[in-house]
Amino acid sequence: MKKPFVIVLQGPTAVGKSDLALTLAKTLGSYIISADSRQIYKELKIGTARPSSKDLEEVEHFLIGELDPKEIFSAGEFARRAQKIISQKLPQIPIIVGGTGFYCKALLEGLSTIPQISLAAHEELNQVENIYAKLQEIDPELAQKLHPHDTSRIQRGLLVYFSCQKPLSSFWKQKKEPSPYEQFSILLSRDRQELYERIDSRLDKMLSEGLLEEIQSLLTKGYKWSDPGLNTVGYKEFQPYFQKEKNLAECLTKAKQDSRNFAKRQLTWYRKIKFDLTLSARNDNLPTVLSILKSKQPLLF
RNA sequence: AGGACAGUGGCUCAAUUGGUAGAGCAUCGGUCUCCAAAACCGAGGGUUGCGGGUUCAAGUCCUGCCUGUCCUG
Repeated sequence: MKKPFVIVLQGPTAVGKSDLALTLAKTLGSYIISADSRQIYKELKIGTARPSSKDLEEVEHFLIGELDPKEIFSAGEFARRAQKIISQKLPQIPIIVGGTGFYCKALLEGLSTIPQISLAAHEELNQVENIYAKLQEIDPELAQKLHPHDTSRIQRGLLVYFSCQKPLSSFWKQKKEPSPYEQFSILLSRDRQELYERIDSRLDKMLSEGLLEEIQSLLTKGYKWSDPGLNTVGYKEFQPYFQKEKNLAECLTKAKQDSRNFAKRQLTWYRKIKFDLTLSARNDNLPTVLSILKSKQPLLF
């Protein structure tokens, strides 16, 4: 059986992915799956640069605004949901668009099947005094790969072990199934300085479009700064403003800074990934994409 | 105009009684199998405003100039 075909469009924040995805989807009659760890949340619209309601109407979008900002999401959960959508929409071709590289990887390459973390494991974790030492004891292979300060991954390793008594690294050795999709992957790039400028001006724009009101409404609804949804670049920087510890200008500067740093991390991630096509966002890329797609997938046309 | 204080990497600041400069942030690079817009690691960068003097040795003392801030008039 032939593997389903997917188009993947990745790139750093504010590079202009949505625009290209939208025109592409319209031309191909495709739909869009957002691979964005923040657009998945309800209520986060302005700060996550969610596509406009007009855009959402014109092209069918998935995995946007589906989760309560209190809920924890994950790469695995993203992959499961996306897989389900893709198979249901067959033979239609999805355009997977997003800046969360890890989510795309989870979908395209799969993750090892690791048992669910039990509640007891969390309790056991709380008893551990020196988590890195404990990890060295139960999963030396993983411990060797991790820096002693990398608490998130150390804890993850311990939680897996406490849940199933097997080291996390042992799961990586099980052979993963080959990718279930035939993919055409595109990286949208842009000159660094230009990207940084776009990020800065986009934050100014978000503010004038009512970002503060959006945050205020979240707070009024009872969401807390510690909720996953609010732990987002472009939101969390304004906490000191709402708590009257800093003025707006300072928070805005920090938000821009954090966004630029975020973009830089994304670029580092993309650097080691092989893409079928790398496009400069300054050009009109639709014709290029279409002609290459045509040669790869004549059936599309 | 007079007086006071300050002038150290892109920014904010450190440097015991003079012993030839450190940090945070930024910048750049990197890690990455389920909280990833997260979490974490590394690197480069300063002839200490300019000139002169004292000293074995000056960011640190003396002196002239320049620049900035504040006070007085």
